[in-house]
Amino acid sequence: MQPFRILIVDDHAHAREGIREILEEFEDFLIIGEAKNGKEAIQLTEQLLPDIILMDIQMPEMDGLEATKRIKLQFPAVKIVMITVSDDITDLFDALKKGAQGYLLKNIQSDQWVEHLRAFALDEVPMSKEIAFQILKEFPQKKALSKENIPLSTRELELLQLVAKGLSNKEISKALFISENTVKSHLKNILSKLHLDNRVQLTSYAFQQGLVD
Amino acid sequence: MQPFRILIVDDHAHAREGIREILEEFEDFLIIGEAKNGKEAIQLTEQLLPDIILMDIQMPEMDGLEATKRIKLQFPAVKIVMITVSDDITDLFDALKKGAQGYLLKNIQSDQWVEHLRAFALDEVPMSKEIAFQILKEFPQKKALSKENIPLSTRELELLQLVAKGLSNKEISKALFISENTVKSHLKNILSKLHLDNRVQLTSYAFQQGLVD
DNA sequence: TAAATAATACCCCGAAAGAGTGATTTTTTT
DNA sequence: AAAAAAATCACTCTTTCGGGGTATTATTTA
Repeated sequence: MQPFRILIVDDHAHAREGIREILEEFEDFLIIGEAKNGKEAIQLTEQLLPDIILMDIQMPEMDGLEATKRIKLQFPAVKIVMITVSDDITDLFDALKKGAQGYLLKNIQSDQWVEHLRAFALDEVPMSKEIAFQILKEFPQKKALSKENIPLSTRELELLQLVAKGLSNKEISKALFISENTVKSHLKNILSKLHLDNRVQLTSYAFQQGLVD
Repeated sequence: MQPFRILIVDDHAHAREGIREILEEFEDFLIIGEAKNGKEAIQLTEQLLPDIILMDIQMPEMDGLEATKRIKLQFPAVKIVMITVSDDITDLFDALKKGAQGYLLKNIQSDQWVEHLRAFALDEVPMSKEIAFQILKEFPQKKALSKENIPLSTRELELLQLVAKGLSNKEISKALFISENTVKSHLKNILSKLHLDNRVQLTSYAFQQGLVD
């Protein structure tokens, strides 16, 4: 049996990696490409003609909804599953209106996530609003996409404060009396845990989550 | 006549530069050093024994109030003038309590700024709460320290949005269909206008000012 | 019309950031 | 006591940032 050919579309490299890690454990899923915005998604879809596109909604340049609309116009056979951490269900209806077949939340546990995706791929389950609602109901808390929801340690939160103030790694190292290498280590762990790519995204995240000021 | 020997203490390089630019035009002021936090301020005070310290209040590592307290304990003769963009006068009282002789706002025009500083240096004016209030009254709007208050252009605001999302210069250039050099040019102008040092500080600024999300 | 501002672009350069790997020590949990 | 997690540090390598310039072309304002 042929594996399902998957295209991952997400602006966060770590998020893409998280999805890849999970799906690569299963033989019936094959990741054939990654895109980090709507434009790239359209390009790669033309080139690779995937069976399924896992598409993030929030993206720079061209968001997932717009990309979904355009892709479905050109390639109606491609199945598109929106992925998002949002628990705002208005996004869901927008996505379905634009032609997305499915809707998966990043916050559900990875094994269930894959199960749903497979069922969807096999057309066993017409991924409906009802199912999406059910998922929402079962997993109200936000959980990270990967293995488990790894919270930041106190030390990491301490570091985060200084990063968001715009201090350099060297300045942070002096402020906390540790080496610059250690600062870099911590920062790498933080970015990895939160599936972010750089300190600016971390700063935005911190403000949006109310972790600073 | 000997010039007044000045130590500038501010965590923003651009702010320090702004002060330096203004004061260097006058022969009776000599900038003998710059510090970017309270700790450095104490160190440099011990080494250089300035006549006057221009001290920012908000700083990482050790803020201006704490530094003022410690410096006045060790060197009561040093005159300390707090500088701030804050129009919150509670800071003012705190500063005076901690031993600061004066209080200047970054937002007043540079010529008046220098006049006040010189008068203060010559002990002609015992910089009092009343005078500070008067300054506050005359200049209620926030204005930048340098020549004038330069607002961001629409294009610059557009760029700011993408910076705060954590996009790299290259990614921004692709998103806006301009060269990476142009992105860098814009960013340099933005940081210079706002007296900030890097894109993380710009991101924090944007959130605090409600320019994003 | 002349002057100022905005938007575009290029160069050089050193510093900083971030990815990859690996490792040790302390603390906490099981 | 053993295992897991947290905190520390090092070393290399490549890319990105940010400061220093300078310059051209529109557009807007005086």
